[in-house]
Amino acid sequence: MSFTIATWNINSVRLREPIVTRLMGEEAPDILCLQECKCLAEQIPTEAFQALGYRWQVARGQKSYNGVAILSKLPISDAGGEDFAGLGHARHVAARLDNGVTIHNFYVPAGGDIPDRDQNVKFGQKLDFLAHMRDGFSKDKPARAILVGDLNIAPREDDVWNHKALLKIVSHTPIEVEHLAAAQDAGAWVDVTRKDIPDGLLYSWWSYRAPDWDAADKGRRLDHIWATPDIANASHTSRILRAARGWDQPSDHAPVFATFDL
DNA sequence: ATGGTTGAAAGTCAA
Repeated sequence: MSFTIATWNINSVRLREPIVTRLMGEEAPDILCLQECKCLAEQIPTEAFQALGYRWQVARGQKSYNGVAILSKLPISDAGGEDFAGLGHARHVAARLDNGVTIHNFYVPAGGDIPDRDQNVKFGQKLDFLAHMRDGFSKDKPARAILVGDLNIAPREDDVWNHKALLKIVSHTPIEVEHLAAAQDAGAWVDVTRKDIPDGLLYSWWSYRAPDWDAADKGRRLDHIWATPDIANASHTSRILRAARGWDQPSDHAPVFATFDL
């Protein structure tokens, strides 16, 4: 069995329905994981997605903020959603495929502007969320699992347009990178995107605030696909669909893809 | 050091 999975921070699934269906039509990933749906789960335009073959949906939502959904052409069952730092936010949901593979879809808190938990509660919540992920993976070692999502951290020097300039910018500070690495190590997660594309600059997000995002190209790789070691070597053909950042009324994130032969 | 844009939702908060 072979399937392609994609992850995309959609920044309002209702406003972005036209480009979600465009992605479904043009790229047709078997499984599409969305973050920042920004609505209740029952407000997701499920019928439009079902009409394109995405018959299964597992989601967690809340009014106005956050919200995660797994849309699938393959049968999936709800495998729960956890409130990792006790924030009461819809930032995680899991689903299980018939072959026993578990898919985790995460939206890690962005963390505000000041990278100091004493001055900025949201930064502390981001670190706490990552610490809870680490503790969860330590306690329950994941197996036959894929983790995707907007992790809101660009861990490598070549995951940002200017490493030195971003060392004090939330998303690329050393303490965030350390916390992300601890969560990754606790589950022995393999960074599938970087396994397939080991070298070179790689971005999945470009700010709305840059006047010409494409020419300026001040991007960051905030969106990730990980897999446990028992299935990581079944993955291939990772890519980031940069073109989607230029579609009409775009999200500020581009979708990230990987294919698994299992 | 600052401001720049977008979305939800109706004044701001979050990103």
